[in-house]
Amino acid sequence: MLSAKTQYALHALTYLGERYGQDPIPISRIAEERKMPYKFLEAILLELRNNGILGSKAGKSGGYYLLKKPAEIQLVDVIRFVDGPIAQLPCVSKKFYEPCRVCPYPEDKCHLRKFFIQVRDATLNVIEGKSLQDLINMESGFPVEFSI
Amino acid sequence: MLSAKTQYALHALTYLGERYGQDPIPISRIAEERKMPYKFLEAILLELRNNGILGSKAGKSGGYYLLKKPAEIQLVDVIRFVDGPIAQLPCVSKKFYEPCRVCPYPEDKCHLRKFFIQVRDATLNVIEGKSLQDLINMESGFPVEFSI
DNA sequence: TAAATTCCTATTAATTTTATAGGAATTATA
DNA sequence: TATAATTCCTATAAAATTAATAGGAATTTA
Repeated sequence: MLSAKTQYALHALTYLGERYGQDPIPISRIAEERKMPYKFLEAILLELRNNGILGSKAGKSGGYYLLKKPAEIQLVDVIRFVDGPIAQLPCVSKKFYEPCRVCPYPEDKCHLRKFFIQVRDATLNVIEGKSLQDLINMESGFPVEFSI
Repeated sequence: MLSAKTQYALHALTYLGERYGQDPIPISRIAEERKMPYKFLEAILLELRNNGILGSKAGKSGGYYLLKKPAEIQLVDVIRFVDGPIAQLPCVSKKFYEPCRVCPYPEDKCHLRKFFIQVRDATLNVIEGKSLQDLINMESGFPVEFSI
């Protein structure tokens, strides 16, 4: 399951994406309108900023904003950054690979590994290539439009 | 990511599946051969037994065994039982549905919900219909054979 | 009756997740 | 230039979940 943190991040990014091009938006506004704990959201947005996903402006009338158009922000990047691996097993992760701590097999003989490679690929097939704009478009119930 | 518990469960079931039809196999043997903490494995197998996935025999020369043929044990059932929901969001789960605790939207308007329904379905397409026997067959690198 | 096992409940330890606190730095504008 | 509104940053705490252990009762075989 996605962590609350990841859900907050995605909701906040959607909020900013729907207002792309406007003045910077303060944390307080997002936190109030989307019912998130202020300080937790602050930490999340700061991380996203320090990772190059968001821009910010300090001081009065400051706030956060998207550095790129919503159509250019890949959901898979956001999810990986906030939540970590897409895969179900470390040994099968493309971006966070490590050997499974509890696996009794040599990696290339492991039945679980082969199985969860398939699961990972199915998941990636849905997620990869989808942008924040795609997510925003989904909200209204329109047919999904892809960003590429 | 799958919990260590789930990985242990799947490895243990595979161990039993590969020995289907033999005498009951004691926890100690599985724990040693598959490098799992004895007491943790004991708790896991007990749960699986109490949920009708495993049978057991107490006392000397007792142990655990599969109640059904490996081809009749659905992986999706095991995973759900040990690990919980397949879905990434509670509001999208088929078997463990609940409203998302942190969601600011009415459910039918939520962009995340629509997106993660697609992810869930892609995952289920791979997992559903796969049996323990399919998992066992994967180990050797043979082409996957489906149980139905 | 002894040995080997499961059965069961309780407890502890470790890790991860979800926050909160508090103040420094920055910026707009009155 | 003072004030208010904001981000920036580090540290800490609280809560929840996961991983594991303890210990003894009950069962079964031989």
